[in-house]
Amino acid sequence: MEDKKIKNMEEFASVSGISRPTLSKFFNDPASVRASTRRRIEAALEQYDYRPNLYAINQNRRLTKNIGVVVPYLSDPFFAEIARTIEAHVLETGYRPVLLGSHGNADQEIENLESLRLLKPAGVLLAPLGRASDRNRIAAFGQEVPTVLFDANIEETGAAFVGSNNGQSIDLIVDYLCRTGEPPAFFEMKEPTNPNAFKRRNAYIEAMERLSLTPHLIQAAGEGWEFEEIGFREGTRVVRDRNLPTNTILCSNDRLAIGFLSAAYEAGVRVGLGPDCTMRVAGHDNHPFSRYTCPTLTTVSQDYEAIAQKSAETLMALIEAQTPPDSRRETLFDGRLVMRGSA
Amino acid sequence: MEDKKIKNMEEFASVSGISRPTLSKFFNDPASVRASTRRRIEAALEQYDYRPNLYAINQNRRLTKNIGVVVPYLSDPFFAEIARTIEAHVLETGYRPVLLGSHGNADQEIENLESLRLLKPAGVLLAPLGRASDRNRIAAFGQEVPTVLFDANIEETGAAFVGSNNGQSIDLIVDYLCRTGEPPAFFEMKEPTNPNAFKRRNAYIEAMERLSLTPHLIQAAGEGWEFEEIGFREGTRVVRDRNLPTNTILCSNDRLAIGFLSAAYEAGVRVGLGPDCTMRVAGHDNHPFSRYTCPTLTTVSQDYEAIAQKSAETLMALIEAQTPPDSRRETLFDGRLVMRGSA
DNA sequence: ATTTAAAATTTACGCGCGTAAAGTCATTTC
DNA sequence: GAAATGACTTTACGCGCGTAAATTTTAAAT
Repeated sequence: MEDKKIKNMEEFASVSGISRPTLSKFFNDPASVRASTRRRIEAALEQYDYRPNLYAINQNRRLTKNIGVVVPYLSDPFFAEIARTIEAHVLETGYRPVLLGSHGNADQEIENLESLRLLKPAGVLLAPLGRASDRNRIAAFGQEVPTVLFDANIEETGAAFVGSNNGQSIDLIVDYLCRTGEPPAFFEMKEPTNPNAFKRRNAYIEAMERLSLTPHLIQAAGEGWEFEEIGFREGTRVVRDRNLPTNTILCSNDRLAIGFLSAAYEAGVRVGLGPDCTMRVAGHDNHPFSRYTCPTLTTVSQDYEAIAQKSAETLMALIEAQTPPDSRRETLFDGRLVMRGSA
Repeated sequence: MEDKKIKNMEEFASVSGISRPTLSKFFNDPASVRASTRRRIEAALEQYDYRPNLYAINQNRRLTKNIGVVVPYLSDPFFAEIARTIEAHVLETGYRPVLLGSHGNADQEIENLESLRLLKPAGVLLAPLGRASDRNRIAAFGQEVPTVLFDANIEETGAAFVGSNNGQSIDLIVDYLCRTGEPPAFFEMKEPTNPNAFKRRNAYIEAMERLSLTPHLIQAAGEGWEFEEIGFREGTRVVRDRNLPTNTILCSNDRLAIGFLSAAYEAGVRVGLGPDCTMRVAGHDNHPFSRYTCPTLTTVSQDYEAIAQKSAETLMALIEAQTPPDSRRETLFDGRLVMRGSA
């Protein structure tokens, strides 16, 4: 087909016999022109290789069809997975997702937002780093660009938040663990980078107290995003010392649990439900790799799909409304218990 | 500082007392103006909040400062890691990386290239899917845009290729395994998606024959990119049937090995070097999670850093030369043996 | 066949910046 | 101090498309 290259819309107008303003309308929304002319244009598009110049288009629009998607760490399969799902939902709505990772770095996070601002995006879906984030600058960005936060909440920032109901999910797993064995100790980082970690800690304590049990926190030192390494290090210590009031460990997230399980294995401690097992370990998130740990990891699944869909949906509504929302809305999705071999 | 918003370069010219063409030169290359005027501009930039409009800039350039980076699967920590490293190198050279994942899908891969073409990138770094890739269209793209392939090679396509020396790395691990125990069988997918898999298979066969040993292939059925799942499924079968001529398994890549190890654990087969172990397993790639398998995975590390740096470097040279290279160059980096607990 | 509303065309301007040409100014060289 | 070189300013055009206004065509409704 593709007979010859067309340089610009003017040229395409002359070869297709359609006026340029009509073509412009067509490319902005094919449904906005009469069905018969639409067919004529589409026929011409099959003959000639033409696509409108992206930069010329966006220069004249106040807002583009770009949607920024920022996650704290692209190498983390959890975020990679959720980014991928969000990407698909954004594409469905006819927008162009621009995916950026913050590499666990607050400066990079701000740079990503700055870089997005130049793209004049219609909106941004942002999963903030959490504690390390420059909250003021993120809030300022949220004032200028329609922004929906997901995964990690920052109060009063952005137009909405979509995430997991950590209270419910921790309740769920604590109840399960208590029902089926000894009550769990809670294994976490001493200074978590992520606000969800704080919520989970508090939810654990409340859940235990509700059951008239004494909460027990195991707090690992360590900075950064090498959670497996931290879980491994602290897990090795815990297993060696053997001074726990319980044989059951609930990890604040699956990546810590993966490291912990590795440590237990190395130390020769059998984890799981079998008769020769001396310890139970559970996680949180249903990390893509939690199916392949040894033993397979019992955990609470976050509803990736729902979070992705709702975030995208909320942002779209925000964009189409063209007006800041009356009030900031927070949506939380319940977790689902995933019973596997480790607890 | 940031007194007031400046609308465009014209306005910034009047408030800063510098002519617009000079400003234009400055923003394209700060070193291209006299040091004294450069200081004046930079001083003005601290007072006024102005950044050139990205779209207007790129509309008038034949090529932009964008560098496309395409990987087959962003959720795979291996590619996430290498993408991240490449991204950093691209940024260093003053270009803007645009990261796209193909989701294991050939159509998506082509769409990514199409989408990049609209961005008028200065060059593209592409890790193709492999067997599934539409080789013709990728080759055609390589004719139009300076393109360097990495990780997976496609003959005659793109201006250069940078990857791992699978021959050397498989030799290395086969030698090691033979030196320290029974010679390995090779565990792989029957119809690999990735050309490296074929190279590794052949390298294994050659290495075995060189040692006057009989190669033994275990080929798992299965499509797609769920390598752990395939490794788990086939691993379960292998362990159950117990009709192997050897107790040592060399997996074509770490993700298969991760699934295999999980299967062995579930089946109660001890893997490793200890006296109670009945099997050895090795992998290839030094996948970020191979440190946390049970037992930890002995593998061959690909030189991520070297591949990333060399790819970026090669592309930059290509871009600056502004002329298609005299001949296509292939660069292969040696692997490094990583001895851990599994073999 | 006539009216009418919707859609397409013609014409024209603007977006913000790259860039070329000619002229002016500052800095270096002898 | 004059000449020469380089840096800057002024002026002006073009990039490809969005979009507004006025006009004409088309298709549907009476």
